[in-house]
Amino acid sequence: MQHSIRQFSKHEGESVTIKGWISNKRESKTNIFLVVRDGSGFAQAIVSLDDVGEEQFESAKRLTQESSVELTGKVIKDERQIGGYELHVEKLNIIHISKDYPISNKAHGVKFLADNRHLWLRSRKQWAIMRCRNAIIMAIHDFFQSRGFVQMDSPLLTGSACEGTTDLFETEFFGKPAFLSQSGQLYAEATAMAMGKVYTFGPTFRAEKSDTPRHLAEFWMIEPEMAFYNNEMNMDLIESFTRHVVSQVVEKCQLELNMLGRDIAMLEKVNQTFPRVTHSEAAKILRGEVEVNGKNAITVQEEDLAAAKKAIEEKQAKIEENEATIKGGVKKGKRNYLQNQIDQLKGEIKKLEETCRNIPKWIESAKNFPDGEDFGGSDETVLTRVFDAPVMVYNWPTKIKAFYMKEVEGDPTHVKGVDLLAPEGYGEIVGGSERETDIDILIRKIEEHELPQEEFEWYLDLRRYGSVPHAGFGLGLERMVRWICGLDHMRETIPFPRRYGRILP
RNA sequence: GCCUCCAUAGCUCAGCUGGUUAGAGCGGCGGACUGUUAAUCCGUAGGUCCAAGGUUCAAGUCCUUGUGGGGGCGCCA
Repeated sequence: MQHSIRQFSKHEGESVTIKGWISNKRESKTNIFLVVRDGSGFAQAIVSLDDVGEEQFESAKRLTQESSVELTGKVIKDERQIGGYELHVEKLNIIHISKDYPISNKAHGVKFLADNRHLWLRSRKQWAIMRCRNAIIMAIHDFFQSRGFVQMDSPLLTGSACEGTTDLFETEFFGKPAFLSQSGQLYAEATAMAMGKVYTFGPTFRAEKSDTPRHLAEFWMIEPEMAFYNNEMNMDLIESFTRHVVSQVVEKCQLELNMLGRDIAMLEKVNQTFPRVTHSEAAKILRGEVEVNGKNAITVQEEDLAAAKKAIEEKQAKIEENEATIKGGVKKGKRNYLQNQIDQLKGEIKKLEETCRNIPKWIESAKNFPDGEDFGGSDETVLTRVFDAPVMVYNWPTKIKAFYMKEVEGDPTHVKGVDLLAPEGYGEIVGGSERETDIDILIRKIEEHELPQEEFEWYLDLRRYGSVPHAGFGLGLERMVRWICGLDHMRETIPFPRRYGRILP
């Protein structure tokens, strides 16, 4: 019977058979250590000459990285191993010998890895990310399903730009122009009026030429929409939703988060009330006019800059020290070791120098942030650095938000929108609002945004027939994955990223 | 679209103010080693230094243009 590595803990001492691939191999005269992966996990398997005999031992020597095998052996507890168990092989059957697998266990550049994405997914880090992504997806469904939400899919092909703001991918629908959907939001409002509480879960397409760590051209968005909800209820839901998803991943993906080196203590900070600030309060915090928990946004950046400069000096000193040691004359092995350390330090310095070039620009942008404008990418980073927990920014300037957002009572210059900004500089992961219910205001807004009203007649019908207060939000799945996994870039958050300049593989 | 950094072996990178025959690690191959954790050690093969033009006695190194890439910003979510 075939078993999975994930289930090893339930089969301690038993003989099991697994099928998988070799992710690494170490050899000595009488033992061969294989790191095997079967999709469910990674485990070390030991092929010992005494256990398998000469013939099988020799064939095990032929195994290369990513060769496929069937292994039968005993599950033994060993605290030193990744999953806590290892396999003492009794029988080995080679399925296929891999030749010249391109991805080694050493560092690679992002271009090379992206070109080899179809193979890169086999690597430990990518495996761990995809497991977390899966857990996040499950937690999202679980959260909504257990609260009576109905999943209602929105169309992927649309006849016009839903919100009229973004660049869309154009395609063709039986001879007529059509677009790939940039949002399911308006359709979710319609289905919420039918089902009460709904959520969409589907792909979304944006044709902007955005080349940043926060953007993909194709990504997955979750858009809950609730009838009889105002923005306060919306914010409460966003908070408990985020807490639920993060907690589920922390609980179910300990091994994976560990492999990613994620600081779980940072994630557990979702177990506190999320700070809520208005857009204009956030602007003051950003400019350093108001402090949060004794932290000044500008000062924090200046400290980061000073720390980076200091780190460069320390690494520089270490390089000089190594160079002096080498010059003094050492054995070859030692010399290479020191030289490699120098090369690594040089790489780290390059990254730090980039940081030193960027932070002053960020500080400049934050200090001069004008009231009533949208935050830039760096502004979000600077702002969230002063908070531990995710922050909700609400009551946004009307002119920078979509036409359907409800105006704040008595203040038409602001709307009841809310963005959730993740901590540690990961930026916006959720954007939501209470929707406008008054048909006259909505028609006026459609005109102001120069949108074709005839295309929105069906949407206006939602206000003609039993218009009710309602609210909802949109979550970018990959942004959530990026934050929870602690990744530098969104390109690692989805199996096959589609972004500006990348359609293969 | 703008700013900035970069392009050297299959991969990751050194190569200073131009100067004989361009280096290391990983990976490959051969060998050593009784449990290794990106194992280690010894040996070995592997290069049109992104392209085109220019400066110079001499260019991987300097200049111009192009192409490709990283980081930041913008657009945007």
